[in-house]
Amino acid sequence: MAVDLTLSPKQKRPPGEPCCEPIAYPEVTLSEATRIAAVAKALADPLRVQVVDVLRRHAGEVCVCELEPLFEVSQPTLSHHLKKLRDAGIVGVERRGLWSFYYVNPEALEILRSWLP
Amino acid sequence: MAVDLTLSPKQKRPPGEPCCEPIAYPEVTLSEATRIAAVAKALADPLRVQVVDVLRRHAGEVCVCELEPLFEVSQPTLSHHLKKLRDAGIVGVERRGLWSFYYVNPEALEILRSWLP
DNA sequence: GGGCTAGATCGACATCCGTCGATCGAGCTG
DNA sequence: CAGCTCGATCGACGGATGTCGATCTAGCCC
Repeated sequence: MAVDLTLSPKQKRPPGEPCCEPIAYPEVTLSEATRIAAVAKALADPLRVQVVDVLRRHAGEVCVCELEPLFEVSQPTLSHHLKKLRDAGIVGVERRGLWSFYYVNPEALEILRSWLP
Repeated sequence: MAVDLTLSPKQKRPPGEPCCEPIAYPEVTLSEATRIAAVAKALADPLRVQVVDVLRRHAGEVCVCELEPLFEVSQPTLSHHLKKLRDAGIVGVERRGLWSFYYVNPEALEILRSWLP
């Protein structure tokens, strides 16, 4: 690659009318957009949406053993989804004895919500 | 598999205290969650978030030729992302002559926003 | 019609994702 | 300590995703 060094301008306009109005730039920076996309990605699965819905409703904390019977997936699969939500900062976990209790981290959802219209 | 036919109950409780409060159910149906997740999935990429940001800011319509110089991806890649947004119903398109003008479909984003806290 | 332009589609490739069974580790109970 | 339970991790598999170059199609202009 790197052969055509004349580097023809990107917004070449045909002789007639210009195609559009003056250029608009995104107001979100790339790093902001990356963070927003990461939160959205964590919500890009129906099961995870429902898990967050349960946790959010149940203001306190919810045990994994309570989540398991709600969804028809294997225990490793549910654990995998919970990890996705954890890694995105959407939920937190607290271990008490044998049980893990999950809760929603509202700040993470706020990142997405505050960007939406 | 299918050996232990006694089928031990799912919420077997150890003799001590129960692990958690009464069971909480999700309030979103599976189909609602699927729709929410589809919208979130379409926003699960920084480039798409920035594209939507530009379109939303520019109240009217934005020509693809105006989007292209804003992002350092090839034209087919940008077109691919626009298709993702189209398929999710987040943006619409209107062709005028050679140019395609894209605009945001606020209703789709509302599906996600109205579910968030 | 011939040549050009904008943008959508195709094909290929590497990577990531959702799912499961199997296994592991921490912690309780007897 | 021995045995059990909860939940996380591992390994494997098929399918989806992001990216690009190449190609195709629709529409403009001479």
